Amino acid sequence: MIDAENFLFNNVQGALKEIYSISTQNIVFQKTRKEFVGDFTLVTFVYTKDSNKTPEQLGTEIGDYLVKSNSFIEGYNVVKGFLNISLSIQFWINYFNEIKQKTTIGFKKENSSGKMIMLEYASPNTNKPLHLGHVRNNFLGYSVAQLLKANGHQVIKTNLVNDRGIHICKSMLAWQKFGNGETPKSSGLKGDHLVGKYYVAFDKLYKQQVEILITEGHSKELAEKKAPLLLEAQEMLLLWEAGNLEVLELWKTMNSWVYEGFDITYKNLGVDFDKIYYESDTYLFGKEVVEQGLSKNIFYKKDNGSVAIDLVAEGLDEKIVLRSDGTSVYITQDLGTAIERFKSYPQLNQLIYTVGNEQDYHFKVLFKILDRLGYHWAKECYHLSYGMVELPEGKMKSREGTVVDADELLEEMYETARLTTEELGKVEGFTEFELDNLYRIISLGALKYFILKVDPKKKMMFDPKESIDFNGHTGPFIQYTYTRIKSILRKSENLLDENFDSLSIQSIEKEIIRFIYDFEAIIVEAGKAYSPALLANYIYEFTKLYNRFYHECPILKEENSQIRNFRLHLSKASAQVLYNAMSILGITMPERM
RNA sequence: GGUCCCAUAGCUCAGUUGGAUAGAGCACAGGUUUUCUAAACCUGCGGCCCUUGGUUCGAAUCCAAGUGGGACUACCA
Repeated sequence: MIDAENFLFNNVQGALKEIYSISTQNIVFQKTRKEFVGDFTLVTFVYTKDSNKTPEQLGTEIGDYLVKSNSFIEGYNVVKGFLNISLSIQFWINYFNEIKQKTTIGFKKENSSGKMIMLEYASPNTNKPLHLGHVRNNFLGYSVAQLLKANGHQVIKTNLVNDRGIHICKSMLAWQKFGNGETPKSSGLKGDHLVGKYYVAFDKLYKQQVEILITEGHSKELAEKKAPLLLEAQEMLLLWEAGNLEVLELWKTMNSWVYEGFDITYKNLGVDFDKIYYESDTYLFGKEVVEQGLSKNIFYKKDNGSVAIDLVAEGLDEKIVLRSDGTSVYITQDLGTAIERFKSYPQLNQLIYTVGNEQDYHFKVLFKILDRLGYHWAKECYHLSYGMVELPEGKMKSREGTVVDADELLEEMYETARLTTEELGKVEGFTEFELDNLYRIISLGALKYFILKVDPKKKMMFDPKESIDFNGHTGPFIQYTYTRIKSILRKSENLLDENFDSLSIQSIEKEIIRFIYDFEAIIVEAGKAYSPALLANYIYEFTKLYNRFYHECPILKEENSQIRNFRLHLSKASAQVLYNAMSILGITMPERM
């Protein structure tokens, strides 16, 4: 594979040695900015001290040397401390000849890195339907998994379902009290929504009870703890833990409703998992770990019987790992599950948790404790932390009903895609089935791109009223560009597989080849940063560039057959890049739209 | 109180080991179709990169302090 940076590195290294007797590995190229002529830029300020030359002199002398030393280096120009180097058209054409038929462009070979990574995402509670926050989590998790696969890693996607605990007992209790035996079938409600309805019902009554207690003179804190409904829910949780059959039966039934609902939502979101863990199976994990840590004096017992670890030296606080009654806290089971995972997958190299940044502290503590316990893989645990999705009114709050429901959102997006498509009227001859498929692809593409183009680490704003645009910096824009290429390819005859030597091409065509060349490096970079956003922004720039080409240069209408064939190949390769890149974002491409 | 994150155009966002005159989309004003899909292309408008200091050839980017916003700091999950 042709590697321009490596090629230039060797040449510049030679130049520095020969002209100035400087031996250095510190040679970095950046892409020449588009307002200047050139392909790669070397910053020469770096070498002024060792050479006693001005940046301009350095630029000129190195440039001269390079042009003489290798025919692929065609020219250069110097602007202040910047040496802009142009490679010959032939260099780029050689590259293009090599990759133009590759369908796997940008991707490393499957499992070629030898690295196995477990990536956890989604991990919902089972007491309510998914909302926009989960949507970001799911898109991000799925996309990062794709990204890691593209980098040659083996990825196991997991989902740790929070199927037990006080939250689901709340829904169960409310259903017992007010449900009258309602089921998804009897009500026509999607299972997760039905269960969520009773979670809301619980909260409503609970708040009323708290209010009453407060007017009776109790403090707010006490009232929140002593409301009868909450006490009942806690009792139910104890019954669950004791294995009470009736409670377990209800628990199983209501969870099964939720799973039926979630499965539909996951399918509509286009995400999936290789392995699903249930908290009811794992929540007791970690207790022996605490015993071990206690015997090694990593943990200590407090006067009241609880077990803790002191992390003050690391800038963290004391953390309880076992309650005084001997029961686990959340982090106890997290310790247990992490250890269990590395046990059951001995080849595992890395464990990634896709969880919102409100839990930054939790994961710092978790990884630190694993490290203290002596697990060498603790440093391979990574918290893929992402920012909250905010609405114009502020943060979403489940219990206050200020959430954007995932299913409703998808439906609205679908509707918008349908209306927009009908308005444009380009879908004659589509079957009902094809139309439905198209609306899904476009609406989901719009939503995924909208969310994934933002740096995961940053919080993002989502305004449901200004429903997502299909123009400009959007998923459909990229999909549209793809369909235009496919349309041309359909109309063209079979592509002649020829190599393009010494063909004279336009500068925009060379720019496109250059962008394709960058694709592989972007995947590596985005993978290292766990950031689909880097890729999303690359695709957008690439798409804009291709659209300019499409507008400026005739393809099918080009009369010179060799140029026509070249442009067809260039378009085909561009489509492949768009397709591959979007597939990493989890976005499907339509053939027509 | 302590810890962490964020602040770039009217709005939403890029700007990645410090590099050239800080970029897009939306919105707004205008233009492009007898030519491969106008969900496109082109032009214009729009900036104290929160403030102040520091580091150096060079800072939106690194450091410090301040201001404003957010999160975390449970024997919750």
